[in-house]
Amino acid sequence: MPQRRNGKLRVAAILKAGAAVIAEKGYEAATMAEIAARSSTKIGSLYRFFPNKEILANALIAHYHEGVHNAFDELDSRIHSLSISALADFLLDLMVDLHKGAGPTMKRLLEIPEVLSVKRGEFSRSIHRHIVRTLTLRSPGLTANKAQDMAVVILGNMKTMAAFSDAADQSVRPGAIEELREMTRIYLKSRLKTKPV
Amino acid sequence: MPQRRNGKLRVAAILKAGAAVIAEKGYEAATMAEIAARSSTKIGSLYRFFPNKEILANALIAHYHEGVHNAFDELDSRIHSLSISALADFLLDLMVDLHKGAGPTMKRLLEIPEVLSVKRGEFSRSIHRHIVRTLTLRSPGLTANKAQDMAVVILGNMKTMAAFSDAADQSVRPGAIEELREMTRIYLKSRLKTKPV
Amino acid sequence: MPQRRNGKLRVAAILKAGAAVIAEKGYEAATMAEIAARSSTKIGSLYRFFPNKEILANALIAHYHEGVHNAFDELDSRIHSLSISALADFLLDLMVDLHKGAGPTMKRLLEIPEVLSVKRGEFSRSIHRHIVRTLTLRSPGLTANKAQDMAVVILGNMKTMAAFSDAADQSVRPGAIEELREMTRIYLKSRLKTKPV
Amino acid sequence: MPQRRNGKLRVAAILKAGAAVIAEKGYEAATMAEIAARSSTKIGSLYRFFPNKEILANALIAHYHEGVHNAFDELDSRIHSLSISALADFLLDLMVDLHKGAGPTMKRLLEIPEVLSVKRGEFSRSIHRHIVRTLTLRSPGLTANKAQDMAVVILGNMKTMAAFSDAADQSVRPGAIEELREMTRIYLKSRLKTKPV
DNA sequence: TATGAATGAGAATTCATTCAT
DNA sequence: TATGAATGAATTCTCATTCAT
Repeated sequence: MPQRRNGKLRVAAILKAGAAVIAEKGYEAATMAEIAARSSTKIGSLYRFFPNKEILANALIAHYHEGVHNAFDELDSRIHSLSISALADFLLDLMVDLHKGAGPTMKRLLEIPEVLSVKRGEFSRSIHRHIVRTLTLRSPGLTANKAQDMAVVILGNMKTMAAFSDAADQSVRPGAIEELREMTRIYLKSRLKTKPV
Repeated sequence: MPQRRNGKLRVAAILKAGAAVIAEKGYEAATMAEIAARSSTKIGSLYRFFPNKEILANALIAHYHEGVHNAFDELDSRIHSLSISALADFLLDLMVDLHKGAGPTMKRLLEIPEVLSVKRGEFSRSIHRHIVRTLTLRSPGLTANKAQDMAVVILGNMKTMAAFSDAADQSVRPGAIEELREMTRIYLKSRLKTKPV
Repeated sequence: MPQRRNGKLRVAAILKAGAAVIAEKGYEAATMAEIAARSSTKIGSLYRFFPNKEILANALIAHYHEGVHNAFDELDSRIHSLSISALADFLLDLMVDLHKGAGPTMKRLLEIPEVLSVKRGEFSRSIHRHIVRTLTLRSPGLTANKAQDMAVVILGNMKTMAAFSDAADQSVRPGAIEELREMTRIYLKSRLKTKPV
Repeated sequence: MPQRRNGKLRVAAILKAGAAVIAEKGYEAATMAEIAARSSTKIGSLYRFFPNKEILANALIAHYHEGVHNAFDELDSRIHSLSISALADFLLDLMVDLHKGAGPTMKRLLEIPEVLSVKRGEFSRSIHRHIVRTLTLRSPGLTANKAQDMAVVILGNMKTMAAFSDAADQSVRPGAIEELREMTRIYLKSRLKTKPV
């Protein structure tokens, strides 16, 4: 909505602050006042750009959504040149990369009871669809059902990886991350027989 | 704390209502007033037994904690008679069973920002420790580090399974659950060579 | 009201605990529950002896009242053998002694807005009457009005001394206490010409 | 904090109402709701300017603090032209004047258990420091210790005078006030020999 | 009689959102 | 347009007091 350079910077600052506050306290506990303060925005102005808290959350989700989209597009463009192991790694790393920029914000956002907003559930579904497409691209022989089911499991692994990336959870040692990668590789290998040409 | 029959019934009712409300709305959005109403308890009485919301949450966690303890004790007592596949299934089922009794309450509880209460983090750590013990019992040859890392991954799978059990998430079809089981079996087999006699 | 030894001990314990809690937190902030706990009394029993908080406060006041009565009775019996300085000292010490047993409880009790209980104001008035009587005994020539006014001032000094006795207020060095004594002596000397025979 | 005229008026009204309510009922018994009502402020607005009850109390204290500061500055500027009697009167009147504007609010405020807020103790200490400075200005020959001790006693008298000013305490007749003045004069004369030139 | 439990009116405080200047 | 102020429903938590067993 903002058209001048100033407005765009403001929106970016608000989004960043919103992500930070929600990451720290969760959606419920995050207050519009704090988001305003952290982005050096006056509360009145914040509401000019984001008429309510949910719209702000949705904007955040859309923002990550876009990042995920782009990452999958890139993945799909290179799908035939990747080994299965590399594919597994790419998927898990995608989540880690997302977290580097987003912190645990997305995770918090995904925790909000579905009731609050249909939009949120769509995020998981969207990633799921992407995985299905990627798997099918890679192994055209997969049945639709099989691809769906596998995608659910892979999405689960991606979320687990995301959880590992939480700085707060320092109990997770590098070895565990490697084990998760390895499990995903083994799993994919057992399911995707066809090799890229 | 309750000493008379009446008080014990009350506490049980509160715990049950608390689990239900938190499951539905999440910890933050759950209100003490609603928990009181659903357990036909006056707000003052609720606070007599649970001086604040966090203590109630902790009591709930402790409650599940106990269930987990018992389940693992049973598992360990039968560990040498189980195949690796059966072990994998047991672990994932454990989470599903827990959810049958607990609903998604525990998941919601685990979503609360760590900062709010050390207790919560302990829950995950406790399950982790149990898995490590179980793995080591089953394959005494495992190094401590390896067992730790594996346990983290298995815990991740258990949480994923728990997420699947959420009634809300109806997108998860039986096939996906079976895939998750299978991935866990494959993974464990690749790691635990030794077979039970 | 208690007739058996047990009951008397209980009442004494409650009174002691009540004095302590009120001293620490003030009348408003003192809770019956804490008073019960500190005196190892069950809340139900506490209310058996003291049907409400105000009655407990009044009992405390009456208790100190009695101490003051006795102290003045002793003072009056020796009034003719005391120098003016000794009289001044006796009055101020009386307050300190009271504080040794009572801590700042009485002070807190006297702080309660008059509205809450007429009883409280009576305490000050009672001491005031005692001082008037003592002064008149010592100097029969004093007019009633003069004695009344002087007593008010002396009572003020006694209260100041009581404030000094508060352990919390450690900023009050011995020198200040001596100054207060001296001021009171000088004042009394300037007012009570007649010497005891 | 208020920046617009409207906000400043509001804050002033809140402070006034707060002083009145606290004066009437004491700090503990004063409710934010009543303060809001009396200042025709909605509770949310009250909390916008004073995030909690203690901050409001502190603001009140700071307000009186300032009045005391100014009064002492004026006193000190005239110190060499005042007789000892006039000095004594000035100090006691200062308290009465303060009470005219403040009602017994300050007294109530000073009654709050020290623990609740360090700020409160500072008020007494600040007046004490002022008195020390004034005494030393008047009689440069006083040792630091002597001045400190005398100031404590004078502060006690000032507080007593403040107590007399309480409308509630109607038992205090004019004669008593005069006695208190006289005692203070006699005391100061006995301590401050040097006369102003 | 002793005592654990029940009660519920209030109190403090929060926050998303709207408005007036 | 920018922003400080207003709003008020909702929430957590407290406590004196009463009862039932």
